[in-house]
Amino acid sequence: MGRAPCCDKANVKKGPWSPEEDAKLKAYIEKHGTRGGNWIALPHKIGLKRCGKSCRLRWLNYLRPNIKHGGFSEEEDNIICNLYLSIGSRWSIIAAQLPGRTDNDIKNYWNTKLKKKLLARHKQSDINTKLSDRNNNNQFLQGLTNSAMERLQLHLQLQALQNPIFSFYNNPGLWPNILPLQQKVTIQGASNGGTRNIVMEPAAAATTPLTGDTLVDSKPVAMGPPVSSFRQGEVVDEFFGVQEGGQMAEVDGFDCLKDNTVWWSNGFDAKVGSSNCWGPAFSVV
DNA sequence: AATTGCCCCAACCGCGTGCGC
DNA sequence: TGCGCACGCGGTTGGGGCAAT
Repeated sequence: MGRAPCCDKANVKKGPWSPEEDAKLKAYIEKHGTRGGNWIALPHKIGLKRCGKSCRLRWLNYLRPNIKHGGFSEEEDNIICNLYLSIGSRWSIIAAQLPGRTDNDIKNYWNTKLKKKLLARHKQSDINTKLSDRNNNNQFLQGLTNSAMERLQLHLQLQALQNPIFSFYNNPGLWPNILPLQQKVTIQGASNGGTRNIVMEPAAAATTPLTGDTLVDSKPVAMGPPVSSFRQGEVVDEFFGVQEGGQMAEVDGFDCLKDNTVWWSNGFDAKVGSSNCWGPAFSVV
């Protein structure tokens, strides 16, 4: 049994709004405001045969003052891209950083134009080749979901465009061989609810930092293990957040956004089981 | 000129969350 | 504390417009 409808579906108009409907709604809200109001009751008050939710959406996305439509600037593009790659499709949060833009507008813009624009900017084949090569013998990359892979590709491309240090990712010659990842990870104290340690057996020139480690050389030297090798439901935030030249930080996507000194975040959900993700290992002294 | 297919975007739908009772 | 209601959000849909055939 589904949820009860928010309005009488049989008696509400659907589809595009007429200028008359817009005028009624605008006039009412400009006079009475929206605070403390009741969107469900509003259409009845002003004689509109519309669902309250539809009224709210129409006001927020089209009628309210200072709304901008189309004509996204390069700066706005960059903000959207960076936020999307860091926090994903949290459109309302992204919209909050762009005055005059609505979440719906940004969502549509991303899905129809910006994503393609971004992919076209860098030769897609370059990235695909690298990932394909690694896929041939990398079980962890094979385990990525399509959306995670998409975000990964965008992440690599954008970072390469904006931050020279990420040219590392575009130069496979710098990448070390990836050992069988499952063998590199052990977990201690995972089941007692207390502090958990993630231990990486030392690779040739790299190890994985732990919370509290001091990062001396901030150049990434190896990719980290697949999160899918951890236990279902475990949070592995601490594995992914690194502050340049500082202490390992327990961070998530939001923290990374707030603090630009964090120059890598996983970009994916850190909850094991909700999605696959990866992180880099770093040279730690 | 007619048809088809694709793109774009406004609007809808359903779920999660928070708040008041 | 639990329940119901309204709000807000993100995913999805559908129709109008336009380009290609």
